[in-house]
Order: sequence, then structure tokens, then C-alpha cells
Amino acid sequence: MGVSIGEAAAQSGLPAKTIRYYEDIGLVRPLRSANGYRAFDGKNLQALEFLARARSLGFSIEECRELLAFQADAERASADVKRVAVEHLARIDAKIAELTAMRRSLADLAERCAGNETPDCAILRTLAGA
Amino acid sequence: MGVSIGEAAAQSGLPAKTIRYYEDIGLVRPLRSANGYRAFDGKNLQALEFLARARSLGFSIEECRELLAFQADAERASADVKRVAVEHLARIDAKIAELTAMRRSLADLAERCAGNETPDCAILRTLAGA
DNA sequence: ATGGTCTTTCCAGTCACTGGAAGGTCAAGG
DNA sequence: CCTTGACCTTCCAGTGACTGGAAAGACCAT
Repeated sequence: MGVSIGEAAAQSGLPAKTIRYYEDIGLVRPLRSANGYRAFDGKNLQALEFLARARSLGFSIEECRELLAFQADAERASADVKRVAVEHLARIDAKIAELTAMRRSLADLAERCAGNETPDCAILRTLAGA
Repeated sequence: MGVSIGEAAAQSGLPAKTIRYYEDIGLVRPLRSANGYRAFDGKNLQALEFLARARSLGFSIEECRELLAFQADAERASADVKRVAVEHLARIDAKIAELTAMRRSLADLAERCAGNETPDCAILRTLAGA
């Protein structure tokens, strides 16, 4: 009953190493076959696919744990789920803003650097605080 | 000759812990006073400020090391510096694109989630692969 | 029996710090 | 002279989320 870790990896798109790690930290709890191999049943596979999707949206492992718990709890309010998502969205927006500011400064610097064989360089001048 | 690590931290804006770490990995080489305290001279302080600026632009430690070496080498070509900057810019752009895609999916999901006391939730439905 | 492809566990490394423990140094105040 | 408090020192461990690799066991086909 249940597929091997290689099969689970193929079906979820997650590396086998990652799946073992998820078991280590208690995100998924496969049974064991008589030979000691992990045996993933349908619920395990659904959890792995859930995790793959949530991770690809950038949720942290702890948020994934929380979302999985919500998923398993038929009584949860959608507001609880939405809160997690909205907080994550805010973090993403902050990160995008940070990167965009970096990008602007950096593009400006790169533009002012000749990029030729001469040693003078606006990038280094600016980093040095000129 | 040279200021203490606390003074160097105040002047560069870097935490003292970070400065010690930078010494560990060879980015800065302060002298030592008779009492064993680090003594940062003008060049050390300039290097720390350089590092603080480069790190705030998102350059990796190894890139910072390379940029510092360029800074110390009067013979370098500005093209070498620009190459590092342009590669970093590409990484930033890739990251922004990734986050923007996440943001789009996530905002869409959040919008379709009522966020009230009912258990039905578009976010969980999507993560579960419905 | 052999080879090849799984699988297992465990340990170490990544990146750039950050926190904390245990102890040394120094200037000021009593 | 002693204490207090603010510095400073080193060293060790932890962060997040894996990833790589070693050594060994399991399974299947020839």
C-alpha cells in the first residue's frame, strides 16, 4: 500500500531529498513497507502536491504547516487562511519594493560606467563613497 | 592608531558582529592594539563603508570581495566592474520577475477567498489541486 | 554471482549573519 | 583598592530550506 519515494517525487515534482526533509520536520508522515522503504498513500501524495504548490507561491515552511493544518480542519474559517495569504502578500510586496530600489540604483550606476578598458569606474567611485 | 570595533560599527553602520565576521572571512584586516582589541584605520573604515554600500545593493559577499579587489587595483578595466554589476542586475531582474509572478497568483487567490467565518476557501481549494 | 538501480541513514555544507556564554580590559566613582 | 558597567575578546550553535555525498541495505534482471 503506497508508492516509493521515487514515485512520490515523480508525482509531486519534489526531489526525493526534499520529501525526506519534509518527513524529518513532520510535514508528511508516510508509512513504512516491510523492507523499511517509505510508502506514500493517496493522502501523503496530496499533501506533497499541496506543499509543492504552496512553496512555489513562496509560503514559508511554517506557513505551509499552518495551511496544511487548516486544510485538514473542516471547521477553519476562510478568514484564517486569507490572513496568512495576505501577510505573505505584504512580505512579497516589501521584497519587490526592496529589489526594485536596488535595481534602480544599480542600473543607474551601470549606466554611468563606461565598461571599457579604462580604469575609471562610476560604480567603484560610488561604492567608495565619492 | 585606529578606532575600536564599536566606533567602526557606528561609522560604517554595520553591526560589530558583522564586522568580526567580515574579518573572519578576510574582507577586512584590522590591526590589533596592545590589549588585543581590533584597531581600524582609515583604509579599514573605507573598506567597511564600501562593503555596507555594496551589500545594500544586494551584491553577494563574493562579489563584494571581487569589487574590493578591483577597487584596490588601479589597473582594472571598468568593463570588469561593469560585468559584475550587470550580472547582478540580471539576477535581480529574475528575482523580481519571480516575485511578481507569485504576487499575481497570490493576489488572485486572496481575492477569490471570502475571508469570512465560512470554511470554504478558494486558496485551500487551489493549493489542494481542485 | 553480478551489476545496476533503487532505497536507507547520517553528516556536512550552503549564505550571511545573529545570539549567547564565558571571560578579559578599561575608565569612573566611592 | 574595589566595584560597577560598558566595552572588548573568542568560540559555539542556530537560522531556512534544502543539497551533496558516503556507506550500506534491498530489489530485479541476467
